[in-house]
Amino acid sequence: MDNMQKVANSSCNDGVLLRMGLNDNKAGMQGLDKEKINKIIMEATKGSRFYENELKKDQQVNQRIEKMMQLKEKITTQQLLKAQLQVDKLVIELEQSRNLSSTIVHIDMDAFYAAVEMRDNPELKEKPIAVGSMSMLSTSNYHARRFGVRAAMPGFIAKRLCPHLTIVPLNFEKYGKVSKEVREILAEYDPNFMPMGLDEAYLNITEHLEERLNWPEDRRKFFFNTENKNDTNMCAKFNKGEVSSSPVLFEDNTSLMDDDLKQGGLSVENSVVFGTSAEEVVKEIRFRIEQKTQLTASAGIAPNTMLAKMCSDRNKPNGQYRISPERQAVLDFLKDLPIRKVPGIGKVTEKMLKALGIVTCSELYQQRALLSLLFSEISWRNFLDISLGLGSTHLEKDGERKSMSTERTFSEINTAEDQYSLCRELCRDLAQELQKEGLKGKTVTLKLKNVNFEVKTRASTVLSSVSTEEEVFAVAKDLLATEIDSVAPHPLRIRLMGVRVSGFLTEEEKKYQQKSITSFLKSGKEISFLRHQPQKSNQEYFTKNSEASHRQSFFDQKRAARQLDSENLSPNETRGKQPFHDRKSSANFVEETEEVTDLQNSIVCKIFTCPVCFEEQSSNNLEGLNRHIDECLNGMLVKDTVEIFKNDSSRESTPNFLQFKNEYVGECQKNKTDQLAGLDQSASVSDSSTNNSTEKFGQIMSEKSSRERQPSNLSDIARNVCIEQCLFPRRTSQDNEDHFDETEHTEGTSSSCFFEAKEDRVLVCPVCNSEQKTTNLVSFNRHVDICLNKGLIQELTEKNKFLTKSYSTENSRKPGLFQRFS
DNA sequence: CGGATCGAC
DNA sequence: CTATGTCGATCCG
Repeated sequence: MDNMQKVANSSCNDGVLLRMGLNDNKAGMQGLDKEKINKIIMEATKGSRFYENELKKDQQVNQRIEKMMQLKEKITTQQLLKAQLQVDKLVIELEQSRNLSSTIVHIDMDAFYAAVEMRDNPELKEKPIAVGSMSMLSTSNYHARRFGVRAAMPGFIAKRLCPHLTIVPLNFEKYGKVSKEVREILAEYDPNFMPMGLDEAYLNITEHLEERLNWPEDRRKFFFNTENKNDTNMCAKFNKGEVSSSPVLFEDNTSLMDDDLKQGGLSVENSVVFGTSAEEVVKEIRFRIEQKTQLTASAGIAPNTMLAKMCSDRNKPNGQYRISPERQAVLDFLKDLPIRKVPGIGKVTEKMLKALGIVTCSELYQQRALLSLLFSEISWRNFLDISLGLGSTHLEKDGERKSMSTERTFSEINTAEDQYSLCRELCRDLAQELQKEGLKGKTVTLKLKNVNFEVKTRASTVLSSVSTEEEVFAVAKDLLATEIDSVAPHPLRIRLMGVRVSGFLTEEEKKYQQKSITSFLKSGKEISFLRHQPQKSNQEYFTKNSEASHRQSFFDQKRAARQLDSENLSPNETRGKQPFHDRKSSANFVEETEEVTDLQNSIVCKIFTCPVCFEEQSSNNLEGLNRHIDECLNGMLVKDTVEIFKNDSSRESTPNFLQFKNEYVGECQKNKTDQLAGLDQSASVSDSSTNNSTEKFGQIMSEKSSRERQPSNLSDIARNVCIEQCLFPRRTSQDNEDHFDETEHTEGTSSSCFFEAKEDRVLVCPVCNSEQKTTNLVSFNRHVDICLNKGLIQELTEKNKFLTKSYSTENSRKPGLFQRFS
């Protein structure tokens, strides 16, 4: 699906509006320019509750950024150097494990829903159309996009942008059918291909490519579909590259496939033969999709899924792109690529990174040390993977489902009565789905969005798994009651309600569950006896509701007004988007709920001795007790951890932490300054905030090196610089002020090219102070790392054996220890 | 564990 | 009038 937010413009401080519209607008064609689009969106938006909420969210993001920047200010040079050391060690490992041997393909149907609708209704061709409703659009065709009409935009705003816009209602049944047709083709190339929604899929064609080499030509030969209404001339024209058989998705009908086919496929009359390369395979796939469905697809070919996905975006629509399986090709592709194009980097992350002066993937790489100090381990490692172009090289089948939910948006509901019956309906729908898959979960989550678009979730975990309507509702109802009470005496004014069940039992969990303290306590028979709980204060609503029970259920009433929701899908794609069914009216509402309430109140109450702190704990239920025990356990851990950190930081501030002796520095720096002179200064568009720090960093470094004579620091920098050069030989902009720009361009592909030592040298280990003879910096770095780890483990052993154990059994790297300074 | 947030389709 | 629905992941308290 095309994604309107992808190109979201966050270059402005008040990006709230810009985010909602526009992007690449081709001049000259009919349509609107950026400015007009934003103006119209602004007018339609300004003052709305929705907009106010957007502003609020934006403020929150800004606060996050502010916090991050404060954290950044506190980072010392030493911390940064240390981080650099750690991160670069990881870089080497990652680089060594780089796997370019797989061929992954990402297939992405062009403007899928819109294309299907155009195919099936010729009147829509040539017109700007969008698929969805007045309140939300799923996608638009390329014609409509010129007016700024995009996916995830409400229809009424789209109409203002493009008054002639035709809005076609969603028809999932149809899309599902087409999707199935496409999947049939894909399965021939990779039986284990991974569909991502209706219009996208990943394939691993590595095996297919091997087999294909031995295929006879006629197995790679495909015929034009002459049955298509586009007449028999079509294939002739197609072969000449004159026309595309696809519906007109875009005016400048650039059917790349035609060109591709002319070059690649050997075409004879009404058939085409495809070659054996990856490109040819993908052309073949796209050709077959188009022949079968009259729809075009774009594709990306690369050594891993992340790259393949980004490739499919490159020549969209109706095009393909390949990154050849070479390290340098990968890095070239990434060099100037905006991070926003990377799957997983969204609006918020983009903005945060931008605050650090990071816009492209190469900048992401350059700032790796800083990022490792500002972000969680998971985040910065992900950033590192991205900037190195690493991703999954195989398609793992998606595991067990983790949750199931259903939610609905409606016009304001503010009476408790309606809210409860709505909640029950949601639970009923959800229970039905749960039972279809035979799932039971322990956690029920209620989601509410009030009329100001503020979203709240409230969850409750119960001891025994739930799956029936009554079981789920029993939990959800209490959560809802609490929320209603919390705003009393005002009514709860909501526009959305949702119910989710999670915490399913998997095989893994069952084992784990047995050992867990929860089940330990649960299994102890002697500790539980029943106790009755006072009724919730919202009970009156249930009795009141019985009067209304002769009426139709809430959604039965609303249903007529909302015909649009009546689509459904094949079970495979549905996942909760079930059609509405006729419901029994909730005649037995009261009895049901009371029954369940009783069930809920079978709760234990006793005094326990906490096995951790040995204090007596009186608790209404086991959950409370368990929570206490958990907190106790956590408390101990936290205390210990804090001590370790204290210790670590004291060691960290040891003077002369990094005392490397080597002349390598001089070389690198000289080259750097040389090159800096030749740099195009105009290219260095700079965020003042970011370069402040790098500038400062540079100052500190030069101060240190001149005053304290610590060439070691420089050597470190030099080393890092060398890595950068290797990865991104020609940096384009940013950070020129740091005076440590790239020097030479190294061609090699193996990671050993990072530090090509020219002669033996003796370096002093900054940890153990011993002299280390070394031929290259890699082995020296390894020594330093081992030293660091040794030291840490020793300290830990003294401090806390428990921690040390888990610590040393992990892999030898502990990046986490360095990144956080409490 | 619970709640909020992000990101993808 | 009129700003989705569903799911997984992550972070923080």
